[in-house]
Amino acid sequence: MEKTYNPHAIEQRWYEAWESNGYFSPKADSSAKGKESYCIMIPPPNVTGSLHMGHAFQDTIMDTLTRYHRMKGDKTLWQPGTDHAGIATQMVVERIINSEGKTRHDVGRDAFIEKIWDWKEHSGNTITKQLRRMGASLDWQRERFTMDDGLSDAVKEVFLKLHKEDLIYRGKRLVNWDPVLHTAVSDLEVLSEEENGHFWYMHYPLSDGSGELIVATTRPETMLGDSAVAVHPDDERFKSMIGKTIKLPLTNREIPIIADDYVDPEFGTGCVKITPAHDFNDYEMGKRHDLPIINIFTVDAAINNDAPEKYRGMDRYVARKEIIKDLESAGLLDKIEDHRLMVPRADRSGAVIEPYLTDQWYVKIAPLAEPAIKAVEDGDIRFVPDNWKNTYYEWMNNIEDWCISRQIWWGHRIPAWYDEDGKVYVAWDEQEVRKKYQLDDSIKLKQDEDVLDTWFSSALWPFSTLGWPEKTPELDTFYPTTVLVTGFDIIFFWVARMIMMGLKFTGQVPFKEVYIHGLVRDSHGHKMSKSKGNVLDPIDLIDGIDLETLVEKRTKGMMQPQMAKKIEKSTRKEFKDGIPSFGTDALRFTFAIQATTGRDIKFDMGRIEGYRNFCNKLWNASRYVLMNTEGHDCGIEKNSKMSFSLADKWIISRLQETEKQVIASLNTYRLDLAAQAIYEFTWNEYCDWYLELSKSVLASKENDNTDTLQKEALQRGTRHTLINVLETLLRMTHPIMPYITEEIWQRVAPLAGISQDTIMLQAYPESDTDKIDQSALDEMSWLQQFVLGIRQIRSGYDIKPGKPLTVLLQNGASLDKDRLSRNELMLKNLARLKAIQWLEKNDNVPESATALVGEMQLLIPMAGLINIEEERARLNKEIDSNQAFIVKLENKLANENFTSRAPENVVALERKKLSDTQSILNSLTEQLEKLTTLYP
RNA sequence: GGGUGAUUAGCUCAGCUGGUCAGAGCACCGCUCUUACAAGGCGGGGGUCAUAAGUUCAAAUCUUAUAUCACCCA
Repeated sequence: MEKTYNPHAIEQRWYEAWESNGYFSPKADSSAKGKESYCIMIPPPNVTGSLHMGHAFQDTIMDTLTRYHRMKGDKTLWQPGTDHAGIATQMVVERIINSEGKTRHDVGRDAFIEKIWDWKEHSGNTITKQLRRMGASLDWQRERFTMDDGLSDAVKEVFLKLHKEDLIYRGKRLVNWDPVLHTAVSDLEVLSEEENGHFWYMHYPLSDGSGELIVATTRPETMLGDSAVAVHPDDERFKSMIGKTIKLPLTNREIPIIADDYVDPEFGTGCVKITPAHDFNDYEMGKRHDLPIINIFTVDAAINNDAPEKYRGMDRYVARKEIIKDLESAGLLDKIEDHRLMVPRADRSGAVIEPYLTDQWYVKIAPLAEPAIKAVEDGDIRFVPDNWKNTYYEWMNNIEDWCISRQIWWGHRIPAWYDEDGKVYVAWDEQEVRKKYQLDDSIKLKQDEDVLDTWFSSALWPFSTLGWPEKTPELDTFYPTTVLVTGFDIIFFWVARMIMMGLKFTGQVPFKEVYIHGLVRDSHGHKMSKSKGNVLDPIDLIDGIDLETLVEKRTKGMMQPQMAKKIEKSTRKEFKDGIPSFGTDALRFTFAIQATTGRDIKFDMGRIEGYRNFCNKLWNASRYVLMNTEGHDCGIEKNSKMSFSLADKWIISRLQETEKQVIASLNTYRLDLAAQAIYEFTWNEYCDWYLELSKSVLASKENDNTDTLQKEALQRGTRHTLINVLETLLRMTHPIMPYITEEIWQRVAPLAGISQDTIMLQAYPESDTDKIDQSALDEMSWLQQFVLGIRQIRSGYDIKPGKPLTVLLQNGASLDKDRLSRNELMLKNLARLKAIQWLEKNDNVPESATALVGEMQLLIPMAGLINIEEERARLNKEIDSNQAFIVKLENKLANENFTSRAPENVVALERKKLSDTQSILNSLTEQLEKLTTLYP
């Protein structure tokens, strides 16, 4: 083995081997019969996308769960695929066409869609390649795409059925309109951020000339579409004006003054202009008061022909300026204030979203939501952590109908046709329409131009990928799926819709559990975003990247180029030497150990570096084990005699306890605790203690007097334990760190008598309580205290670590004596002792530094080296702190309330603490007295 | 305005079915290139668990306020 762990040398190779051998597919053979099925659907990433930290985190979780269950022997499927990401994909290809000097309209709809498929064929698999880099054990043979024939059929089937039941309808509503892309977009595609703006205060004169109201607005141009002015019903200032009318400036219209609770009298002037066609709140108020809805914009967000002639054709911002100017010259502008406001922008085009009144297709949600709520209430679906169900209920109880149509080309075309009178017919295809509605060929039919929201097909993902509406064996085996792993940010958009659709069309929940994980943020807790320039690419963490490339990557193609300087500066500061290569396993371990129940995880470079070191530790420990076992008898042979040392029994006991904890943690989605347990066992127990102790056994010394046969049996036992604990540890760790464990396991397994092709398909370790040896655990803890005591003295008195010492023991019980005789060699090696000698109670004690193991005193005589005053001070300090502790305990035990009310075992524990502390105190006092006798 | 969550060592976080719970990693300070590993070894310092009141024999852990922050919804 190489001296240093090098992830590059191993990762790609193993992934290719796993994939080409079909290890990712669920076992269909008879050995899997009767096994539990385990299935996770990947949240389909955007086909145009590339892997970001959120994916990498999520995929680590899913792969860990998948590998764990596969090793447990479950029939396990992790279903891969991508979604067609309507707008995003269309824009990618449109940009290519634009660069050739054409628009998609020049190309034409059918040819354009051809081009998208071409693009997908050649460039659309970036993210699936990156998933492979992550080690994700997805069953690629089953990869699906939301635009595949089968999935498209499922979409159409669902649409038709919902339509037939009147759960899909066409309606005119306000939607989020992208005036650049000319389509409705979902809330998820709208990013609201605070921007600088103004408050314009405008005079609105009463029609009867008796006065005026002043309204404040952030969007003065929408005044052309005002239908009313609203005040709070209890607002004394305006009470008398309710019911009167306003003469709306710049137009010839009269609008009423209405009263509505929604108005906040404290905000602005307490008078609000109401523009139902261009504001979501105003729209609602308009409905309450039956106000006319006056649309003043075109699809480009320019002023339309329903507005006063002067402003027609002007862009919304040009019109704004013009209107301000006109109001001002009419003396109707009161004042302008600076104001910070939330501006909604389309995340794809960057355009300011316009609430816009259009004809769209909707899904009626209420009837679907009801069973979906009940499924969670009844426990058919469980959220992890549990409290997310509150968020779910909150949203589901306030849910609104779902706008599913989009005015773009790429997506599932809506199966609706119109005749020349605009009458709509819905069926599978045009032929079906004619048949169903008995329309002969003389009637011209035109298909709806719109496509369906990508989320519509994503909502069917858990069952459409398994073959629905066909009754497939896969559907039968894997549906309902086991768990959905996702971030909380899309509970509403995706999770809820999958539940609704799943229940509606399969009669079953789509998954039994929903594991909600946190969001990955940068080390300062900020959301990672391209515009902030704080994005980390998981692949860069795996492979490493030099500073210049990183700077270039972060500052290229920015929407706000002025930010580039700032980003460059902070990047150069944070990553002085770029990013070193950490490897996939270190990255995965970092994610796993941070997968707590919290809401966000801050990605800190120190952490991943630490876990890369952990990989190196595991690597080198394995190197040591192999060096000492390869070519030796490790006890595989049936008749070879083995005996086991204290260390062997101890590490095997600790292994059982660790396995128990890891399994319990994985079963409850606490990957952090599982990873933590693995880390601590590996480093603090296996490496720091067990490997060190094994050296005592394996280093054969000619002059020791144990007989050869016994020594060989002991060495065989140690080699056996070394190799078997490591082999088990590798299997236990494999779900989190697949590559390094596979690489090492290949070397280790044969020595443990295992001849198999891959660790991936080995059984996951199981804890065996019969192998826990309590007396070994106790004795080992005694040994550790012994060693620690010596080390503390060395360090405290600046004695070189390598200098051999003599230790004297006093006041030991017979148990101490037995333990010493059993472990003398190990103690000598670990603590670097040349001799250990018992003193009688009354023997004279030379000047010494001291430590305690229980009541036994360790004394290191240090003629001439020790500073008496230092030791005296140290003892006094110890005595003081123990005395203080005793007082505390005595007070507690003297309190009758405590002794009578606290459970017996708690009281007993406190009593034991007291007596232990008292004997420690006695020892310390004794030592101090001796010192004082020797050096008064 | 409504909701959810957070506040524990310099930093990032565990611990929160009340009683060995005051912990880990990183950072820091000593000593050490010892025959698996300097991406290492050994030892050490450091927190009145945001604040206040309450429940209890006992509170980081439960209750209620307050403060600060974050996210979601309107």
